[in-house]
Amino acid sequence: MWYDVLMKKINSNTVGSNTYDTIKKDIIFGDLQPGAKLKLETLKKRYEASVSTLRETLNRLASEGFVVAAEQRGFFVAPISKDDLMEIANMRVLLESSALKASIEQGDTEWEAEIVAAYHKLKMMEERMQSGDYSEKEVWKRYDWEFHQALISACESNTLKHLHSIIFDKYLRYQILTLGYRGKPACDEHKDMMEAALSRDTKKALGVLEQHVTHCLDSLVIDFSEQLA
Amino acid sequence: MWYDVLMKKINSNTVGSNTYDTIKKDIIFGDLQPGAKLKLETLKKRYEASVSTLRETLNRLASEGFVVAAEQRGFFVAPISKDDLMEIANMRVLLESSALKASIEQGDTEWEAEIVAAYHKLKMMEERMQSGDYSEKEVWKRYDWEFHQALISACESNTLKHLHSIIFDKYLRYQILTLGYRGKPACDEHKDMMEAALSRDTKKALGVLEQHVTHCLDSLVIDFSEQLA
DNA sequence: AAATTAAAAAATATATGATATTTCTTACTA
DNA sequence: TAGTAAGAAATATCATATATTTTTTAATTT
Repeated sequence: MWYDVLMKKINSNTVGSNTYDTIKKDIIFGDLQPGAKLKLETLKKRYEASVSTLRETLNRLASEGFVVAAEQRGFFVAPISKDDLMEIANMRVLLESSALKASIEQGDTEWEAEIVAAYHKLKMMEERMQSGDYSEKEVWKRYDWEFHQALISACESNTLKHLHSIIFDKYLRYQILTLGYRGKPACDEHKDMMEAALSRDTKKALGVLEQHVTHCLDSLVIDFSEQLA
Repeated sequence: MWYDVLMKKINSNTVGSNTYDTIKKDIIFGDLQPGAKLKLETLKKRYEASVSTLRETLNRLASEGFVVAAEQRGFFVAPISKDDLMEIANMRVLLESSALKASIEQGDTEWEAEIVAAYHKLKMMEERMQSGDYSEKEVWKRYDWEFHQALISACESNTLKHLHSIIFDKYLRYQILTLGYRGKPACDEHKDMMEAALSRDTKKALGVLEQHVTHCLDSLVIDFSEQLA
């Protein structure tokens, strides 16, 4: 039937991959608190999956560092700390810079178009945020992710893109947890980054990227310290 | 009793972590061929673990990229390819350079001593290899790993060290698969790297490291092409 | 003979219940 | 207050059972 493909896609979403996606999302978006104990029985009810499936999921997430597996003592949501945040930020700069450089060198017109499109969506959302409408924070974050994604999409290393995506998500968790929105500066940086990328100015693009993350990190760290106080 | 600690350690090795270690080792050392189907029933006999435990293990390994999980079709040993090898090599340079730089900046005398010790062991083994004795390839590889490990051990980022260790293992798999030993040049590079690190010559150390990996990559790629021919 | 299709067999994904151990609580004792 | 012993809770592991999916084999059609 005409919707075969669609059905296929829906069916192929196994219970396992669903719980994986959901739990990961819940960790990133703070619905599961940092450090929280992940008791199998509790998760079973919450995510409607069996212990076997849950354990597989938790093992995957532990491998990626969103969950900590304590031998014989079960699973916990990965804790947060200032040190970890800084490590993650540095790692993001390292990976994203490398990917961006490769991307700028190899990107074609299609790549440019993707960036422009992603930037447009992000900009719309950022303008909404600046006018005080914080209602769609999740969508904003998705557009932010898609924009950075687009910038490095012409990088040919899957290894690099994969590691970057994990680190990006970890960084995202800190951003969500501290709720901060940097407003116009961040928006300007996005614009500068796009323009530098499109004009193939690698040096400038990398500079702005580093600045972008560093600035963001600063405000995160401040929020973070306040939270602990 | 005096061996309490030892017992503790043995006991704490759960079935899960054992099968994880063993399967990972078997993949890296080529006892499980690239691309091979990992059938649960077969693995059950080979590793003496239940399906649940095995699936947890395979999910972890899939997360790290040593195994590929094909939805509804089971697990396979990660395939190898020239492209992948090059990606891994580049990633190793990226991560190890960054870690080495940090390490050189922060390492203390203890760190220096570790390097000297690790180098000594590696050198002994390399001399044996050069005189034609290839019998202890595994030990040699462990010493190589420990040496590079020692060099970056003063880097404070756990995130970085963790990612590096995974990439290093993947690179190691290619080295083992192609069986190559580069002899004196590689040995000299190790020496240069140590000396540069001890004299805190970051620039030189990074240069040698990059050269070291690049040279190794070249010989791997050649072997690799021959294998496919 | 090549391509389809149908039926049968194998393997996976998921769930459940059982057991041995380990960890965590709680109440008791010194 | 510290230490500990009994009991409860939770984990790690395994064996089994079922529904789906994939793969293989056999049969049929073009």
